[in-house]
Amino acid sequence: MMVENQDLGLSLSLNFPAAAERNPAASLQLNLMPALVSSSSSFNVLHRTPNWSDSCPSSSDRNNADAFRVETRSFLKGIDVNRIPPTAAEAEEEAGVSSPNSTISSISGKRSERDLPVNEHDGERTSSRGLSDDEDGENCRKKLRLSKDQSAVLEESFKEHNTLNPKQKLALAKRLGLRPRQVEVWFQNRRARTKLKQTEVDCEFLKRCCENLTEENRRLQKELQELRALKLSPQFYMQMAPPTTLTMCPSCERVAAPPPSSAMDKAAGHQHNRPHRMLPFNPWSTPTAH
DNA sequence: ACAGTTGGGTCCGTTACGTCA
DNA sequence: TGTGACGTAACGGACCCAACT
Repeated sequence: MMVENQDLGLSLSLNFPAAAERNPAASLQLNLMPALVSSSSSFNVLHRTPNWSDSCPSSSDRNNADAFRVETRSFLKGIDVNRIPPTAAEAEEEAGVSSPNSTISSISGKRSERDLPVNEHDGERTSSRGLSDDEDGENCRKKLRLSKDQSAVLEESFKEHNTLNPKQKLALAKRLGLRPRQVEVWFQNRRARTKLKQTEVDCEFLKRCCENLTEENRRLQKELQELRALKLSPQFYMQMAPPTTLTMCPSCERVAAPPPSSAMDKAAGHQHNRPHRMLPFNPWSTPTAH
């Protein structure tokens, strides 16, 4: 079980989606990530990941991007029915990138990208509305299958970081011959898929926890019955050594702290609403035979 | 300093399309 | 050939946050 989680590099999150979304502190996180998994490569999609290296990608990011460019240039030649040839306007835009909040951001933003009318001066927007579907004047969306190569590049990119800043979105889009919006959507959907998988893993994990707890409960009940039987057996009861550290509260049937020794405790007597000192119990471990 | 506005980002639920058995 | 299931690209809306007024 843990092996699965480790293999997947997952962090287990038990949370209530709405609450966690608004208040990450409200979610219970069991971090099952192996230590070697870096935060940038983790799939912790249940928490909002801040835009990594927002306006200023690290040199390693740039190196990665360059590596990508070299790596992908060759096989992208054969791409794709979905491909739009990069326009001069796009090239200009990319050259003009200065910060996420600059022109690029507004261009890559969903509304500006989707909703603004096609503009002769704006290459991005010109190419952003569908590839051929809008040319015929229809508004119906045509779903375009990404090629294997495109998916592979996107996948690689996602492995490095599951969110994109505008700069990288544009670069990736240009490299793949896609619209930035398409890249953005792909990352959104990819995060959703990752989260879904994580949820399935969580469910499985919780199921097993529940089974373990049920088993443990059954075992404790049985043990309790045995203890009761022993208590009712007089000769054994007489031979029994007095309890050393733990006693059983006869009324609430819980393992309680030893009898009070101080005068104050004696005066207070046994209180049922006081927390009992319970035996240490690890619900995640499999039940062991005694 | 603080409240309101704005723009951009993400997530979520849903729809619609492409593929395959 | 038709069809239902499934995967996933694409969409709209809600919400959050930072920058700006």
